[in-house]
Amino acid sequence: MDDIFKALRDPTRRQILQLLRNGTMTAGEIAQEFAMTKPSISHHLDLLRRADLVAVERQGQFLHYTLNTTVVEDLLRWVIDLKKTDHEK
Amino acid sequence: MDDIFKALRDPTRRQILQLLRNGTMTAGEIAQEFAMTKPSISHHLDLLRRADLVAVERQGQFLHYTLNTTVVEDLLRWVIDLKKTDHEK
DNA sequence: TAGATAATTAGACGAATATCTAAATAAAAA
DNA sequence: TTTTTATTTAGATATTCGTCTAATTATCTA
Repeated sequence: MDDIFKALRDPTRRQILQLLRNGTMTAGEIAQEFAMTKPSISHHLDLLRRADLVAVERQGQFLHYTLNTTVVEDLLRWVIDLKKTDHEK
Repeated sequence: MDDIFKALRDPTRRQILQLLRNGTMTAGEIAQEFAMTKPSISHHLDLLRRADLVAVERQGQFLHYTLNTTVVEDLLRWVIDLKKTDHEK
């Protein structure tokens, strides 16, 4: 859970996740959406990958990034759990 | 949203929120649960308050902290939204 | 009013973080 | 095989962050 919240701390990374809702994007396509260098975006993608929030697959020279909805659901459960008392659990 | 994720980045703060699921606690009661000085806990409570994740009310010498479920629901919506494509929105 | 209790604020310090430029790696194209 | 394109890795730097001790504020009680 810690890696997930670490990844979500940064606004750029949250925006990347939102971009990926509509499907896979290459690192370059993602970078194009931000006023930031490619190495910086690459670093953000690395943190998202470490948190398993995105999956990456190489296709030729391109690295395709995809949102990992399984982990989003883990997060969803964590938040829902926050609304439950211990008694309810 | 940024203040919320900033607040949730730290494991101690996430634990404080989980403690507060079962009801209001004073700063002292919260601090007792952690192997950390009171000023440190006070600082964490301040960040949670700034994110509006907790509400605070003074009763005499004591400051009572409560989980703000409204903001938890804002967070919940954010996460749910992450599973939707732009088309679905 | 003086002392005790609850909690915060102030200031310091080391560790973590976000960003950049320059260099390296991987694959495609010429 | 040389060059180009896509992307990451390395290293540097300024800023943010978590924690501590010491001092301060607020309230209660003797």
